[in-house]
This record gives sequence, structure tokens and C-alpha cells, in this order.
Amino acid sequence: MSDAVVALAALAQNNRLDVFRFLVQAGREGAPAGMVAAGLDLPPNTLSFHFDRLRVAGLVTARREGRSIIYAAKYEQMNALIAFLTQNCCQGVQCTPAPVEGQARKRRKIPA
Amino acid sequence: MSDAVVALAALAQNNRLDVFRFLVQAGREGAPAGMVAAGLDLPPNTLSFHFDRLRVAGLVTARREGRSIIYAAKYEQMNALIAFLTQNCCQGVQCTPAPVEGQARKRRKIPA
DNA sequence: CTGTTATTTCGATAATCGTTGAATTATGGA
DNA sequence: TCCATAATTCAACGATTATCGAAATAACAG
Repeated sequence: MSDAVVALAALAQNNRLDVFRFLVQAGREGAPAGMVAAGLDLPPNTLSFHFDRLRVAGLVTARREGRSIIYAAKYEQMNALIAFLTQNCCQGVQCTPAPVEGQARKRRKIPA
Repeated sequence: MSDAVVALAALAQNNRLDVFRFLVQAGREGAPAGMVAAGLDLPPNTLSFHFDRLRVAGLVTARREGRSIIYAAKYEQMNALIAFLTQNCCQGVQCTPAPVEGQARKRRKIPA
């Protein structure tokens, strides 16, 4: 539960949210730190700091590959966060913001 | 878009997340500040600070009623946040964590 | 007006945050 | 070995945060 707060805090910062979005777009494979640095124009030490936050929050994984360190988004954790928000912060009320595609047509109310 | 960061930051704090959840449970009607203070055992000035954060983030509304001030969760904003996360932080990948109730049965793929 | 209840505002404080420059570690190539 | 590349760690900094006690404001009752 305080898990959620940590994850929220990790995403509640512009650069960090950008980093995470970048990694999401990079796919399961992930991307080396340097590529993220180049893509977002962030100095490597600042980036290291943010990566660490995301990692501690369980939102990304890190693995070494040659001299690069590859970071990858942890989709499961993101799903868990969204699930938490959906269940705890909209309770009872219609909330699920309609899946992006294939949403059901509104059903006509059946008269008594 | 930086809207999302503000909303995330507003929820990225234990007491504040509790406050928001309390208001969500209170329903559209909302609840007076004092009731939240009692329910969560928080000093009123600290609570004021947190209410303000949530209000600025667009996550709650405030209206005066007699001597009380009634705060209410803004479900639409929460939906918008969840929508943002669903679309921007899981892009392409299966992500929507299955609506709590009434979820559609999985459709059998139609063979060519 | 006076007093009471409900809440906010103000000033101060300790803690945490995001960024920076400089130094450091780790890997691989010549 | 020596050098270059990729990334992290460290110390410092100004800025923001969450909390507190005390004072102020708002609405109502007598």
C-alpha cells in the first residue's frame, strides 16, 4: 500500500516521468542509459539519480551488457499501480476510463 | 501533460493519499474538513495544507456550507490521470488491469 | 457585542529533493 | 599495459516539502 506512494513519487517528477515513458516506448528489451541520456538530453549523473529512484520504486530493472547498463520498464508494476488507483481511488463509482479501443457501445436502459 | 505530474505529486504522499481515499469513499457529496480530520486523526492545519495541494492539483473541490468546508473528490480528474497512465506508460503493451466488475468475457479469436 | 466552533494563514524548522562538477568504477580495445 | 567509453558515486548547493504552534478569519448562537 505504501508501495503505491513510492511508485507515485517516482513518477511525480517531470524528468523521471519522461525517462519512464521513454523506457515504455523502448519495449521489454529496454534501452542503455546512454541512449536515454541522448534521447532526453539529460546529464548522465542526473539520470543515474533518477534511474535509481525508478529502480527502488520497482518500476524499472537494470542489467549490465558490455559497458552499457540497460534499463527496462517493469510493466507489471505499472499495471499494479493502475490497478491500485482504479480500485482505491474510484471505489464504487464508475471509474475505469474506458479501454482505449474496443469499448462497448452504451446500452439503452430497459424500461420497466 | 505536466498536469499529470502535479496530480501524481499530489497523491505521492501518505497522508494525502489517505485523505483522497477518504473523500472517494465519502462519495460525490464529499465530507467536511473536520470529519476528515477526525477520521484520519490529523491536525487541522496540516490537513488544510494537504487539502490545498489536492485542490490545486484539481483532484478535489471545496465549498463552504455553514461553518464547515466540504471537500469532495473529483472523480473525472482521477479518471483522466488513470487514462494518462494507461495510455502513456504502457503504450502498445497489454496493460489495462481488467475492470473490477462486469469485465467482458475473453473473445475467441476468429480463425481465418 | 461576546463567545464558540470550524477552518485557514503565518512563521519557523528539520528533512528531503533535484542538479551540478569532480572524482571513481567497470568494461573492452589497441 | 594504457586509453577511451559508459555509467556511478560523492559532496555541495539551493529549492521544496511536511509539520508544528500560534494567531487570524468566518459563521453562527446567545
